[in-house]
Amino acid sequence: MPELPEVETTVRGLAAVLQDRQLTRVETRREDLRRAFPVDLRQRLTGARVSGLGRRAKYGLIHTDRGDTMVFHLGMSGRWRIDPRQAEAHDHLVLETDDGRTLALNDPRRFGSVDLVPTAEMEAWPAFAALGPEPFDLTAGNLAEQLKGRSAAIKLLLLDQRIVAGLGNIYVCEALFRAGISPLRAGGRVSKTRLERLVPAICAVLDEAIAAGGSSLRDYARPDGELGYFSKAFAVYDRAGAACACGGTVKRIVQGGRSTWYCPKCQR
DNA sequence: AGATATTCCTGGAGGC
DNA sequence: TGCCTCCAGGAATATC
Repeated sequence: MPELPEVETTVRGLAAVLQDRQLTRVETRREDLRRAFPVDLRQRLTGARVSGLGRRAKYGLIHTDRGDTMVFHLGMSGRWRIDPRQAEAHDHLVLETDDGRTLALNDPRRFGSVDLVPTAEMEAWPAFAALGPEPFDLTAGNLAEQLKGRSAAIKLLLLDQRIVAGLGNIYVCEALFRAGISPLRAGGRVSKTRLERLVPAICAVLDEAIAAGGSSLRDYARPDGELGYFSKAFAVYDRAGAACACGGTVKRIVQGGRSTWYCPKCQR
């Protein structure tokens, strides 16, 4: 499922094809994903040149020389296919470049989104204005401030994009494991010492996942079709019953209706 | 206000 | 083998 490392991997793959290229053809195979595409999406993108790419939280950014940024979210099953041999079911948006490359945004579950935002006003765009800091900009002090007085479980708070932006279920589970923090602990009751372990643990797990090309679960593949292999490095995610290095056993619980995996022995 | 539940959607897995 | 149910998950929305 695309979280920050998968989006980062995707954007890097797209940049290799799109940077400085003109979009010569923009085809929409339907008019919406999670919500409607901008009505003038094709008109505003066709003929535009890609001036840069980027990422904010789990959103991918494609900037154009017309002052627009195409903001895409991969939801849970979205991926970009580069130079597909043939059209596939769920290819919802297809871009062609002036040097003959093709990109298809494929998203079976259609939880993703595509928006066009004026680049200059991007920070004020509602979905972005509400986001917390990027994990790499997070400090233990800032996190402590956000968590102060909160009684909700730390696991759920780390999934809240307003507190820190870009984490999903996989990397929250893995980061809490690395920091030795119980996912059940109330956010406001995680000690400063542990927060000072948690922030580097988050960054490390994300860095390692990006270096590995993301995690390949059922839905995720890199734009070039290669599979990320970080999933082989999971310590706890989807590993109920596995032995932990501490001698404990990985346990699966449900929090906020979603699975959490952790080691009750070494995560406190 | 803060916490929790529900909704969107498809495909894969597992049970029988 | 086929049919059924369950489950995965991001983020907006609704409901306590």
